[in-house]
Amino acid sequence: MEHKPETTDREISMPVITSSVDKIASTMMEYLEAGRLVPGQRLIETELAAQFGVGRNAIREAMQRLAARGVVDLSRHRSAAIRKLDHAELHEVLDVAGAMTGLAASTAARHAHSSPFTGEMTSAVQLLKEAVECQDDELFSKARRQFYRALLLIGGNREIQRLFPAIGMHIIYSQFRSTRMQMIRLADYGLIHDAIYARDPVAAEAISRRHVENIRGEVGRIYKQFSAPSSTA
Amino acid sequence: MEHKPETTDREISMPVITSSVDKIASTMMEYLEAGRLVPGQRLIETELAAQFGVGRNAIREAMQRLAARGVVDLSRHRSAAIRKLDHAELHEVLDVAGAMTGLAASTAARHAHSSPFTGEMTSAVQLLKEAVECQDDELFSKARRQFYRALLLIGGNREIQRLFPAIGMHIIYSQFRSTRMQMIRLADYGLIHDAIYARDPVAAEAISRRHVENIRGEVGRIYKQFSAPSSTA
DNA sequence: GCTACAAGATTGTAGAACAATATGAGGATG
DNA sequence: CATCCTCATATTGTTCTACAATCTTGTAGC
Repeated sequence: MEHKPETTDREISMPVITSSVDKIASTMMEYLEAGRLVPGQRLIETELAAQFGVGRNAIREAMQRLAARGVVDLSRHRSAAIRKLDHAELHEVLDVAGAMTGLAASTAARHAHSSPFTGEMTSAVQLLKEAVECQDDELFSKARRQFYRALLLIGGNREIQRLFPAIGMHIIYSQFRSTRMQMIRLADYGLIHDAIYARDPVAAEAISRRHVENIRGEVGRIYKQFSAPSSTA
Repeated sequence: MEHKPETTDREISMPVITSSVDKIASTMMEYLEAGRLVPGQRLIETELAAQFGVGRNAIREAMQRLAARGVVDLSRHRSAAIRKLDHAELHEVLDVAGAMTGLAASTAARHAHSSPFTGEMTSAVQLLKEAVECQDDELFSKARRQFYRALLLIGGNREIQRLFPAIGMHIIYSQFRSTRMQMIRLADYGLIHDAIYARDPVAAEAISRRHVENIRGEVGRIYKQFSAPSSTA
């Protein structure tokens, strides 16, 4: 409990030097989250290079990274494209997300007693609540990210930290946004938070898996609305 | 139900055109498996470029991919290095492997009834047995890869197919080889195979998780042998 | 409307060039 | 002898150019 000014990378001026590839990749992720990139959209290397003011090299390296994160699809001699999930793949991603989120939560519950990041999760839940009250979508997104960051940090498992962001949830997040979804998250994250604070790995895992199923239900509902009458072979 | 001649990519002569990056990445994976690359080893871009007869570009893209697969570590202005797992991270990887292998196996069990790839798994188990009898390590590796390929194909979950190879097991495989390990695999893979054929997802998951724990036990045993007397803080 | 072909756009790849940074060798100092 | 500092060197970070390979699209002809 030292009184450092919160080393949580909370807006340090600008001493953080990042490579071009880092900047490109994270900016693209932001664009996706902001809806500025949509699934299926093609990404022309020269365009991006000009846009970011970097060489085509850097763009190509960034694409490799984004592909690993499940954000873009690469195929030879074709432009990279923002990944698009068909109905089946949507559920496949959610299957993986259920297992991994469950693992992350149970791991966090087992390590909550000795982690300096539990406060981070509490404040994330608090922010989430405020965001819903103020209907501030951007704040909500930020709080959601903070929640997951805290979840992974508390667990401390570096392999989960590495692989969790590679699950194709980014695409789902970007494609299915609704008030109901926010309400589901608000409620579920609160429960997950409590289970972790209670240091109950079994409950934490169960609630996390149920949360993903709740998301699945809501996604399915939205999906039907949009592609209901057309014959979905 | 057409009678195509098994599109299972079973050794088509060589019409498969792959990009430089593909070739580099898969060759590096082979080198790792063969012990020609060892954890901690540094990889100089210009050297590799000369070795592979390609530009530095291609090497850098390949490194990004290998980093995503958990095979190399990248850090700014330092050579890429084959990933090295400390004791804690070893267990962290195994935790993830347990969950994901369990998911993969239960998924496969649920889809075994309609998959054209079940024979692939049976033959992998058969090959495994032969490899142990003949003490042919290379054949064993090949059979192991075939087993996992079949496991993922039967399940059909593309997200698992994408993420499973990104788990840091490659490093563990390369670092801990023993006859006991092979015996564990031979026995466990047989059981997993049977559970999948019995279309029993629960059993398949349980056995898969137990298998990973068996690996953990054996790895721990080997680990101790090598770093027993030194004070492992 | 459809096919075939040609033109254009885009990616795949190598290489040169230089800046930024890490590494290690050697020397100075205590 | 140990430690710290400095500097030369190796290596990566990055952009640019160039051209081949391939996909895509538009157009002409049927």
